[in-house]
Amino acid sequence: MTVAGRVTMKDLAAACGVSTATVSRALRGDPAISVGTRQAVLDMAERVQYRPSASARRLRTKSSSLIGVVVQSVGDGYIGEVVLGIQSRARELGYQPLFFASEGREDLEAEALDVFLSEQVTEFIAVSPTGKPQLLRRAVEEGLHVAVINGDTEVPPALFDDVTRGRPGRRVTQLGAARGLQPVHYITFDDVAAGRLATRHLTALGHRQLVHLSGPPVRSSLLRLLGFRQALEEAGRWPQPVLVAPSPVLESREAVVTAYLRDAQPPLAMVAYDDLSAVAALRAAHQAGWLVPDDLSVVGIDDIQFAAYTNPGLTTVAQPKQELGALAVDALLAPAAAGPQARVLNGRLVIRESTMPPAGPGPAAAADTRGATDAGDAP
Amino acid sequence: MTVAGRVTMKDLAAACGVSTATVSRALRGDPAISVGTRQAVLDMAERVQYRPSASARRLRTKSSSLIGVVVQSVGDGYIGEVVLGIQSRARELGYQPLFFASEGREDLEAEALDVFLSEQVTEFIAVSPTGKPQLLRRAVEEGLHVAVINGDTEVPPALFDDVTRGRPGRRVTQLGAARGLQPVHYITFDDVAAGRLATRHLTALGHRQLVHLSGPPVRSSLLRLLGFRQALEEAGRWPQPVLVAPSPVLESREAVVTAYLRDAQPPLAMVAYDDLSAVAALRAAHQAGWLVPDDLSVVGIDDIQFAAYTNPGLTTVAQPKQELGALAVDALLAPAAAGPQARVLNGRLVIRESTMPPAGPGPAAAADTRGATDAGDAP
DNA sequence: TTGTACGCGTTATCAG
DNA sequence: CTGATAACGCGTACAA
Repeated sequence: MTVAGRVTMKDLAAACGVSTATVSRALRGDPAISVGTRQAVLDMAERVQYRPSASARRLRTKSSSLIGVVVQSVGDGYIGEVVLGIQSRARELGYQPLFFASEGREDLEAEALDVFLSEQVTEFIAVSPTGKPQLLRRAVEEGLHVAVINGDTEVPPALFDDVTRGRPGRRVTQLGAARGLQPVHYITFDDVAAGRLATRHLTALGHRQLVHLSGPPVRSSLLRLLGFRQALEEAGRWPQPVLVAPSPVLESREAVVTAYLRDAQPPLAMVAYDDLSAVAALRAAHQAGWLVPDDLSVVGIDDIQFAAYTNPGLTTVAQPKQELGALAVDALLAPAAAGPQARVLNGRLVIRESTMPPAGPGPAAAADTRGATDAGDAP
Repeated sequence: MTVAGRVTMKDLAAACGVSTATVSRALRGDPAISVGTRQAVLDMAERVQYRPSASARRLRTKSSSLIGVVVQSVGDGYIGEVVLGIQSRARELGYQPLFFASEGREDLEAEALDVFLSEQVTEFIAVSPTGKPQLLRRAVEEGLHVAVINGDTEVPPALFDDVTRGRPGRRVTQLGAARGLQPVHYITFDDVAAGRLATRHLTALGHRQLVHLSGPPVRSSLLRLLGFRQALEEAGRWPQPVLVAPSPVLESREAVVTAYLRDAQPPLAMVAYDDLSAVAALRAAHQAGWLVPDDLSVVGIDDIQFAAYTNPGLTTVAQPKQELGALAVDALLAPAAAGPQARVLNGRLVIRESTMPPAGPGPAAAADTRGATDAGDAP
């Protein structure tokens, strides 16, 4: 009712003929309020379009119900889905996400933290930060609860050689398990299992000639390669060739596949580091006159939105993107979560049109691999 | 310095041996402060890691420097880019965006508005709201400044017939110009010009057999169709067939193209409603054994991230996505913008691999259409 | 069951 | 140029 400005609690109290304290209590569901009074207050609040002031409440309670979320960039294919998962779960729990796109710039990451601190954010989620432990370190130093979704990190290229040509040492297998900073929650896609799942799909179809198109020298890439190897060892078909592009740009990956196809014979089957790599492979195959899936089966990992639209549609291992986001929120807000969590989520095989048994319709035995399958590791 | 909780202005004042008023002024760059004092305060603020409390400031000043942004969903291809444009420009102007994904649900849209109001948001941007004028209406009723980016709206299918078979009446041409609610800013991609630009590219290449793959019965779809017609009229080649899918799902668009190709003869050229439709066309062509671009040239509109990854790479008219976002922010925050603005932005032709002259390498005359071209309407 | 009064961290007004 | 001081809207001890 104030002349300029919004209707405040005092206005509402006056309109109801009670004190602001009563209004406050009624609104917040305090049991020490008569049913009649509460209903009257609620009705009147509705009538006069009362909106509580978030700033005033935060100033008073010193808790903000805000979740700061830093993403590298939006539209990065799957990040949007993760963000959606965060938003919905946060909403259910009465929290409001505050998003900040860092574009991978460290100065913007620092600024994001400053903003969050000014806003009294207490919960912090970093989606797919590559490397850069400084951000996380500073966040915990400032007393924030932090969760990391699919945090990736650079890894010495030598480890790739260990997996490809030697034996994966403890350094590799440990990468798959424990994570760095102690007081932070890690919500992570199981890259090793995804690599295995993709590969098993191919071997189950009857393929015996396989290739892996590897990614950049980062953790997820190494682990997916490891999964590739493990599945092949199970099938008694290790080693198989591993392609690695000198640069992560699409053209480079395409070129390395093109070069490989020149000297190869169909039928061939490839598991690509991710869906984008798979797309590069699709293009290379097309240029080289190889038919997918007839001559070359391709399976990707991630299930980005566009995987359904490639030509042919891409068989891939889907990340549970929304769930990753939701679980990060849960980890932060769970009541008695008993310390930092490290959740690892399995992927799901999505079969489209880019894979088939080698050399035409295969044996009936392959039929049971059709349809979506969980990435569980049952023996 | 307080035991529990963050360092406050009072702490900082004490540490400097001045009053909080002085600190406040020094921090905000008030000229009525001696240079020495200001520097001392600034240094100390740095030393003790002082962070102003956004809530307290907002409570006091009643202005929030917050921009509420509602998007349908993230990861929708181009929305991420728009959002990025909003974020960067807002940051430059000292504003902080508050994002809310509505998933197209009206209840969530309403909730978004409630949140914004509670947060004392005064600036409001809706990105690609389809229909639903209620949201905008409520927003202006609540006193927000609102800007709409690429607001689309349902349109009677009869208008499509007018353009396709009859003469586009005033109702159609007006759609291209004025917009509904007066007190809101409209930042819009020029769909008509985009349709023209895509079509001209094809006619300039020498194509004489053209088709349009139309979209759902919404404004943008109608206007792109109109652009298609206009360019063809210029070239003296109107009418040409217009394909319309019964449903907006990819399969449906694919089917309608498949059916059309069955009775058609190459060389053919198609402008698709958007990049996703173009992808559907690519798939249909592939299935039908048509070669792109040899038998069929395809151009899309939007330039979603994936347009560069299709097989072959998709020629398309790019929306200036980041600029759309930035201009919406400008419209809201511009000092003396003299009332609501209606900005219309031109697209840019991006030539990739899905278009070529009909029947092999064409005349040299077509060469001057290579490279990116602005969609300006110079005669 | 309800009212009174205080303080959260800032900024703006008014003195000095 | 600087310092007291009040007020922003709300939640909560304390009193009634």
